[in-house]
This record gives sequence, C-alpha cells and structure tokens, in this order.
Amino acid sequence: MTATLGAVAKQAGVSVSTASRAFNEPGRLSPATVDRVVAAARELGYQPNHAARSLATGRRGSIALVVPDVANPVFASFVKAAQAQGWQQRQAVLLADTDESPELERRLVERLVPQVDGIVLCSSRLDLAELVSLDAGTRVVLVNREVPQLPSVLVDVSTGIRQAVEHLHALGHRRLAYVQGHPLSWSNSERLRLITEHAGRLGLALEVLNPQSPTYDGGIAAAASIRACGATAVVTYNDLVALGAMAQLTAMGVTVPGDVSVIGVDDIAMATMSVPPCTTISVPMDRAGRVSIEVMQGLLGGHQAEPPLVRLETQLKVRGSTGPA
Amino acid sequence: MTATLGAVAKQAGVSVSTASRAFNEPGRLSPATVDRVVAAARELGYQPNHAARSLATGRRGSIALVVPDVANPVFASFVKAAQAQGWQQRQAVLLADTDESPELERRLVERLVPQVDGIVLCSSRLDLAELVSLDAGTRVVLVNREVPQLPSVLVDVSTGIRQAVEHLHALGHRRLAYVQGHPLSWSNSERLRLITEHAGRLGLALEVLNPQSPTYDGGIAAAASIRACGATAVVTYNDLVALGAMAQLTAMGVTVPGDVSVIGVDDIAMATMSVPPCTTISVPMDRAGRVSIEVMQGLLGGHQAEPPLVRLETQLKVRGSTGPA
DNA sequence: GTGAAAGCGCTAACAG
DNA sequence: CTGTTAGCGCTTTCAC
Repeated sequence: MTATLGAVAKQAGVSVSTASRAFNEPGRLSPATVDRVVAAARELGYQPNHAARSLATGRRGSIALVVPDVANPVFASFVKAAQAQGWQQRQAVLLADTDESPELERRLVERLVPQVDGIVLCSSRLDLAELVSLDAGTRVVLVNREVPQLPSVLVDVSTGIRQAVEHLHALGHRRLAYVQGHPLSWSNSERLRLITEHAGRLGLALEVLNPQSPTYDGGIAAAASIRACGATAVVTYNDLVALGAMAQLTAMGVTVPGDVSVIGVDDIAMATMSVPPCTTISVPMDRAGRVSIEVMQGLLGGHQAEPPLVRLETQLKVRGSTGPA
Repeated sequence: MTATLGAVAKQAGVSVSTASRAFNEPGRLSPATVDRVVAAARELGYQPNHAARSLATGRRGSIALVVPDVANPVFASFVKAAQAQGWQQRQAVLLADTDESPELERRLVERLVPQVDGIVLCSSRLDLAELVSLDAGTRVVLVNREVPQLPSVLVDVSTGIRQAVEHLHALGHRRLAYVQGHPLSWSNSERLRLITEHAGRLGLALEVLNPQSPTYDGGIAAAASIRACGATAVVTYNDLVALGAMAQLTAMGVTVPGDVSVIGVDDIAMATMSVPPCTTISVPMDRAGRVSIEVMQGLLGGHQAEPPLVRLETQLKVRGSTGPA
C-alpha cells in the first residue's frame, strides 16, 4: 500500500483537507504550506488513490474508446492519436474492440459506461435508440456516424469522392463500379450516396458491388465481379478492398490501371506500398482521434447548448492505380 | 446517477450486505434471496460503482497495456488480442502508447501504475532497475523483454532465425546482411545474436546495417547500404523494414529475389501483399497478447513462487522474396 | 442465512 | 488561510 493523504498531512503537520487542497487548489493556500505538503508527499512517495478520488468527486478520470477493429490501420492510427490526446488531458483511455460486432459493442459499452466519464464510439453500429438512451447516462461522442442528437466528429468524404469521380471522368472513364462496405454503416451510406450523385451528374454508368467484407480478402473476392460488370474504373469502400482487388485483378491478367482504374479510401500506409501505388481519398483519422477527445473534453467541462458537429475534410491523392480509360 | 446497492437492497427488502453478497458470494445466500436481489437490481437498472468497489477491496479491475506504437500492425494485433482476453477476464484495459520513447514510457507507467492491478509492458525500454522497482508496486508482465526477476512472455525467434539463415544458405547465398532495429532493444539483440551465431556456423559472411528507424522508410533508406555492402541476402529487423528495402531495391533496379533475397520478421498482413510477397518469420503477437493477459491474471490470482516465463515459437514462412543466389 | 457497522482514501461544504 | 466533519458506494468482519 502506498502512503495516504492522511500520512502526508501528518508528516507536513497540517490537516487532510489542507493536504488535499495543496494538490487541487494550491491557490487557496499559503505558498509555504503548499511547499511543505508537496515536500512531505514526495518524501513519502505519495500517489493519490484514484478510486477514492472518484468516489468522492463522481469523476472517473478516464474515458472509453470503442472501435470496430484496432488491427485495422485506420482505427489504429485513430486510437493512437486519441490516446495521446487523452493523456495530455489527463484522462486515462480504456480501449475496447468490438471486433466489428454490434452485439459485442452493446455489451462492451454497457460495461464500460459506468466506469468512465465519457465514451467515444467509432463507427458505431448501435441502434439510434440505444445511442440516444446511452447519452442519458454518460457523455457520448460519435465518430463516423451522424446522429442529430449527439455530438459527432465526421470524416467528410464529399470533397474526396467528388474529386475521385471527376478524376475518373476526366481520364475518360464512363463505366464506374463502387465496391461497397457494410451496407448499413453510416460511412458506406455516405460514400454510396455521393458516388451516385456525382456519377449521375457526370453521366457515368454506376454499378454497386458487394464484397464479402470490407477487407483485403473481400477485395480479392470482388475482383471477379468487377471484371464481370464491365466497369473500367472502380471506387472501393476502403483501401484494403482496393488493394485486394488490385492484386487479384492483376493475378487475373487485368492490368491496373491499364484496363481498370482503382481508387480506395483511407490513405493507409499500405496504399503507397502496393504496385502500382493506390490512388486514394485521404481520411485524417489521426486528426479525428485528437478532435474526438477534444470534443469529449468540452463536453466534460462546460456543457454546450447544442451537440458539436465537427467535419473533417478529405482529399483525393492520385497515385499509380488510376490512369487512361 | 445510477441506482446504488442500497436502493437495490431496500427494493428487495434485504440489507446492503445481503445485496452485496447476492453478487459476490451467492453461494452463501438462500437461492430465493439471491433471486429477489437480482430481480430488484435489474428492475432499477443497477450498475455497480467501480470506484466504490475498488476503494473497499483494493482491487482496481483494470490493467494497463503499454506498447511502443499501436499503429504498428504487430502491436495492433497484440493489443487487439490482449484487449479481448482482458475483457473475458472482466478486466478493463487501459491503453498507453509510448510513441517509441523510453522517456514517455516512464511517465506513462508512473501515472498508470497507481490505478491498475497490473501492467503489461510490451518491448519495454526502461532500465532494468526501474523495471524491478516497478515490480515492487504492482504486478508487472514483460512482453518481448527478458529480465530474470520478472515474469515475461517472449517471442522466441531462435527457430525462425535458424530456418531463415539455413534457407538462405541452402539457396546458395554466402554473403548476408542484417538490417537491425533499435540496437538497445531486447528483440534486436536476440535477433542479432542468433543471426551471428548461425551465419558463423554455416560460414556465411555477415554485415550488420543500421536503418534510421525500424519502419518502412527506414527500409527505403537502408536499400543503398544493402546494395553497397555486396550481400546477396538480407534479413531485416522486421517486415516493415523488409518491405521498404524491397521497394527501394526494386526502384534502384535491383531485382528481388533475383539479385538479392529479403527476409523480414513479424508476418504482418502486408508481407503477403507486396510484390513479390515477403518471406518472413512468423511471430504470434496475437497469442502473445492473450498469453500476457493470462499470465497477468495468474499473478493477480495466486502468487506463484517464481516468475513465469513463456516462450512463443516462431517459424519461417517462405514466400516470393527469397530465391536463387 | 442475514444484518449492523466500520471503514477504504479522498473531497467538499461549512466553520472559523 | 486552515481545520472539522460528513459522506461517496461498496465490502467485510463480527454478531445473531
């Protein structure tokens, strides 16, 4: 057991409350006293007991981060940034990985909520009703999911998608395919909506394809249908799918970007390493991580009138996987 | 505020202590009473207050996971597995990312320790003395770092490295290079030691190269010195470096594996996606994650006499990046 | 089998 | 500026 505040107080010859104040509101104490307490504290190797403080204040000093899959580079960078930001704000970060399962997400959230000050849900698949009711219990911040009632930080792919479709159109492509992600996810709906809109505007034919999963393997599996549908250009839900599709297309003897152009979304490191490197829409997940924690902090501090809504801009990064129609 | 145990007790018509027991030692209560309490609890939506429980028991119910870089696929999969395992064991997981900085690691650990039951340090770079003194305060489990006094789970690359060197030797290579990682890290020392040993045994010339960092970019930068040193085969500290080196080598007109063979370590997903796919030593970091949490649990439960030492086997996975000398 | 009561270590009024 | 005093919600002897 580590030294308690009481021990420190005694050692410094003051009362517990004074000792407590030396750490929490040093301004209200005489500098001399503060020094004395601080000295006593380090002498005894005092470490505040977090649980006791929580019990007394009602504050937990930690927030939960819920992501679908930490092993996915996109979320990993998100988590990294969020953790760093949380640390600066003196909040510990409880990590939870839902393994892409809404069911697990529900259970995790349920157990996490009572022990944190707030929770950041990344690409949540919970029902709207659950989300809203959750908000009654804790502070909630949504990332990559738009719900009017809740604060959220969104990656706004509108610019990126527009640029992507225009880029393909400019190259002379007229038949486009979109290999979508999980149909019910907010991100996918957005992407699909935008692609449909711009394809329509520019007069491109659009085919929507379903991969088994939004992963590299999903991309491999999607290659056949890409070729089958006759599109000369394809936008995928994310880079992983794009990469898988490119690899398999190449293996099938279809050249990229000679026969078909491919564009992914996320701008993960691997997108630059493939051959050819993958054109992609750059999604600032590290910024999303930082921002989401900032928003959370805002919520924990002063309560703002309406839920903040942060949109993060995206941009097309042209690389070798797109070319002449 | 959520309902308290007191409220549940009242609702069930029992005392607080009985209510408490209904959850903690139901065996000591009449089944009927347990049912009554449980019913009352769910009726009121009771959620135990973690802080209060901690204060009373001294147990925190959470463990910290400290890794150098969550964005590194190797650690990401480690974290994912550890988190999943922790969840099953009903331990929340506090995540900390040291950003490869021993300095930050020290500060993080210091702050984390008082609020957890135990801490898992992955590829720690702390001084031996710090590590040992740390152990006095909490339960500590080391991953990828061997310290006699402490329990650790190690990835044992001996088999993998031996197979790698033998494989290269069998292909006819006689001049080998090792592009090392952080020189002071335990993993690197191990790898270097083993490569030196086997190269010597088989009569291979060995050159040790220093990349700027154990990353993809580090690999790119190392390509020049690889060619310069005249080696026909190279083993790198990890896959990221291998991939970077392969890409740059190719860009420089050196063919892989025609002119030089490359072998990495980690078996990250990307290793299969490169062109050619990268031969690598498979390191089971997901198992390491699970096992480390199990070891931690063992420590938290019964205190064993001597610190457990778990070694995880590795194996060479031959792919396209190695070939004729 | 169940209840009463004493804290766990800290904070936050409320006095002085 | 500093001390006194209640708790925060739960676990845990110790009785009955």
